[in-house]
Amino acid sequence: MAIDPLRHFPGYALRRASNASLSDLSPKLAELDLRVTDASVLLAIKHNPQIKQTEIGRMLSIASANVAPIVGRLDERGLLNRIRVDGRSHGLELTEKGEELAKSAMVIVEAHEASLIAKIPADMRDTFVEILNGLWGDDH
Amino acid sequence: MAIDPLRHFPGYALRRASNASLSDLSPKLAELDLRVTDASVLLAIKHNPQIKQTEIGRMLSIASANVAPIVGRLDERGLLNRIRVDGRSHGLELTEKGEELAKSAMVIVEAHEASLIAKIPADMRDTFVEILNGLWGDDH
DNA sequence: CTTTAATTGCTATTTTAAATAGCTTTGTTG
DNA sequence: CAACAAAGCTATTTAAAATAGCAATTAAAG
Repeated sequence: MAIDPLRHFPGYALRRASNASLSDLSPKLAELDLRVTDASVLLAIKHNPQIKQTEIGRMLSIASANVAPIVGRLDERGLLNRIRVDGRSHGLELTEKGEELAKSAMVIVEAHEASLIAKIPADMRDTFVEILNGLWGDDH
Repeated sequence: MAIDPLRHFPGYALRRASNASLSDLSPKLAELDLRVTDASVLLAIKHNPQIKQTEIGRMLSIASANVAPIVGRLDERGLLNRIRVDGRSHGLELTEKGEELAKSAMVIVEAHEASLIAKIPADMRDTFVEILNGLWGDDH
């Protein structure tokens, strides 16, 4: 096989691993008619009732212009309620239907993550995730 | 700050770290008028003269339909030559200009990777990359 | 108190990566 | 030689992000 000159670089390996992980997860969530980003927003709301769209964007590093259509789609499907906080912002919370879908999504995500975790040496798992989390942004 | 319910999952952390890394690298390579994927193809050719497009696709997990326009763009810029191997395939190799651009790209990539590596505990660096490389595909 | 600035949410568009469907030409093999 | 696989390609679509810009509301500063 040909030589991959970038293979020993963490950033490159990161991208390859992330892509592989996504293309495994994506079709599974599609069974619930959820995109990967939709699911992360759904779960963000589940765990943070009354969260505002701006906060979702900040937390997930999604520009607010891109949060709008995602939340809009979830709203159209009756998965969440927007509760007016003041003139310009709403607190979001899941409906019953949203809670159920979030639960199903979480089952899928957990199964996916479990199969990833299985590939990491047991004594390295926590460290590995900590390193990963140390790599994105100095904002946390 | 709000609670990110996915933070402890490796797959999720992977995506966040990969995205952060990409949005750091991407504008740097744009200074050479290269997209991230273009650069990885350019470097693949540099290190594997006479490589065929199919092999590039296999190596980088890019569908051949998506390799075509990338190589086409590099060709248009005079960065590579297609050397006919048989009726249906060409071996690719960089021109002088391509070699120079590849060298510049490599400088950028290495600087980018160095700043990533700096965030990984020194004694974990090799292990970290090995684990990452173990996560994508059982095809290597 | 009023002008200014920042916040929130939004529309519309564009870029990039990747996926999908389908095609032609050329080799290879039974 | 017929059937199939390999190689390269076009065109289209989906998804995530980025970008530009706007309207309404609230907060801050003079």
